[in-house]
Amino acid sequence: MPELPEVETVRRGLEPVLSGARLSRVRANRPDLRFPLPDGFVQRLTGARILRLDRRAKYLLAPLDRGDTLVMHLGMTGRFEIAAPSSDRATRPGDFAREVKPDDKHAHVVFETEEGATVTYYDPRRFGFMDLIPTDRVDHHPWFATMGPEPLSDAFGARTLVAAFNGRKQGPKTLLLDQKTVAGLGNIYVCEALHRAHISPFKPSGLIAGKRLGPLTTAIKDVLAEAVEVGGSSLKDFAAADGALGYFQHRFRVYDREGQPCPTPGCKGTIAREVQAGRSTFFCPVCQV
DNA sequence: AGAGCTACCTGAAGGC
DNA sequence: TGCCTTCAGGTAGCTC
Repeated sequence: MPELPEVETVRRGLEPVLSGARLSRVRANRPDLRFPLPDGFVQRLTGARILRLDRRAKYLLAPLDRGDTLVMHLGMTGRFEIAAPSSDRATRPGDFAREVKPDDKHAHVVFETEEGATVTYYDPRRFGFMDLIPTDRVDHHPWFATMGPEPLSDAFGARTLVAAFNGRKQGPKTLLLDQKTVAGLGNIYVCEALHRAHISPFKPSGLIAGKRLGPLTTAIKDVLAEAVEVGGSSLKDFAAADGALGYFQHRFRVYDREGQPCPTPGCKGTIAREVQAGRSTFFCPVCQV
């Protein structure tokens, strides 16, 4: 499910209840998610204080006062729900409320804090994963060591793409999905960014003129920032930790819009869908060249 | 090294 | 109603 904007939305929802909180009780209702939970998962977490809640790409990072960092990835269908003693949820406008079906079957990990909040991790498809990594080793862990820059940071710029695309035959769709190029993009936002930049997902990346990579960089930053601002995209499983739905799906220009007119002003094209590298690519064959 | 494919696992949705 | 097929936002690991 979640790409960078959705994970950032989850982070912002969880931060008030987890940052600075001490874990009084942790339950793992099964020994594995996508991967086995690490040895002593429950014991190493119980009693620990969460110093902060950070995000790197699509990962949530919770450094603990005991030297480990709890690393969490939501996979495709991972979701957190907060049951807090305070009235945070009740203060949400009614039209944001999400009908949550009872889903004990997929409640895999439950965190309870000394402050009285319960945070439950649900993941029907179980593509998500959690691990405990010594905090001073996180940057060297295989998940992070080769990861590209954060797309919304100054570390990501046109020169990032110039270097990544140089001489490559694969289309930009494929290279932008590769977390080593830039970290945090997924299928939806790559499709959207390429459409905004009017670049074909299939054009050999090495043949894309360098002067077009500045606008592509801008398109990536813009689409992500706009999505973060409205709480991500709610498709099927995604809702913020407080149950609020994201709204960016209403702003999709190409994703899941096969057969609809291209929204580019003056373009008479029709949005098409093709499978590329095993994933659905949505694009306008007319204005994306 | 780079490119392309599959696997992981489950649920939802559509066709018949 | 029910069975079957197809598809899904991510990542890792295999082969050529």
